[in-house]
Amino acid sequence: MFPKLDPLLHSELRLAVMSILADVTSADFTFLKKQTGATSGNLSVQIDKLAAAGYVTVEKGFKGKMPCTTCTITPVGMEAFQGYVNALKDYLPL
Amino acid sequence: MFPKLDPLLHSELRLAVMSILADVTSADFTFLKKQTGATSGNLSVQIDKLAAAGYVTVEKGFKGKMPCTTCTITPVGMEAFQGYVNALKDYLPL
DNA sequence: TAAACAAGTTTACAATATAAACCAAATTTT
DNA sequence: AAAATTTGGTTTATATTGTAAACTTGTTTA
Repeated sequence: MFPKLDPLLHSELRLAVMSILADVTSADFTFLKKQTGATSGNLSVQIDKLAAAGYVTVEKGFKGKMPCTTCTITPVGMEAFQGYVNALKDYLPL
Repeated sequence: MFPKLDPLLHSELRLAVMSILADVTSADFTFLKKQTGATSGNLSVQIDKLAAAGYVTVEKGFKGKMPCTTCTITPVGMEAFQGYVNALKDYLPL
């Protein structure tokens, strides 16, 4: 009836991040920060969690001389996101 | 871009409860418990929160000799639920 | 070169979700 | 009719989260 919602995705900020990445595949930290309006700290923590779950990969490099962290959604992450969306449908009148 | 999600509704159990009530308007505790699969304790707490927010009203009566707690969604609750559903649409590819 | 800014990370705290323990009354079993 | 079990919850305790504030490292600007 009400399927369990993946707790990793059932979080406003993580869901926003995954929603962006499901769309564009890859985005860097500052882009995600701007789009979500999150604080750096919060974003950093939530990305770590997504990375720990294997939902995204994180690559640290430089854009010019500035550090630049790029996040990319993984196939596992994609699947999890789609699973979450499907599960939600049982909760909502869509 | 990503609207704030009502934290009261962004909770698996509360959302399930509201989803049921949005559908049937009124339901008693045991029905909600069966449908959601929640423990009594958890359900009790979450209903209290929804009631405190004015999203549901709670009426305690008896069905025969047994106590029976009935929850009813309020217009405010209905609106909040619909608002949440709409907000979510910006997070999901639907 | 000092001040301000960029890009994050770490840490600390407050709020949440959840289950476990508990309670009172009704029902069933022995 | 006592004892045990079930029903219908509530309260309390704990573990997890989400979030912001403070900090770090390096860069640009005045």
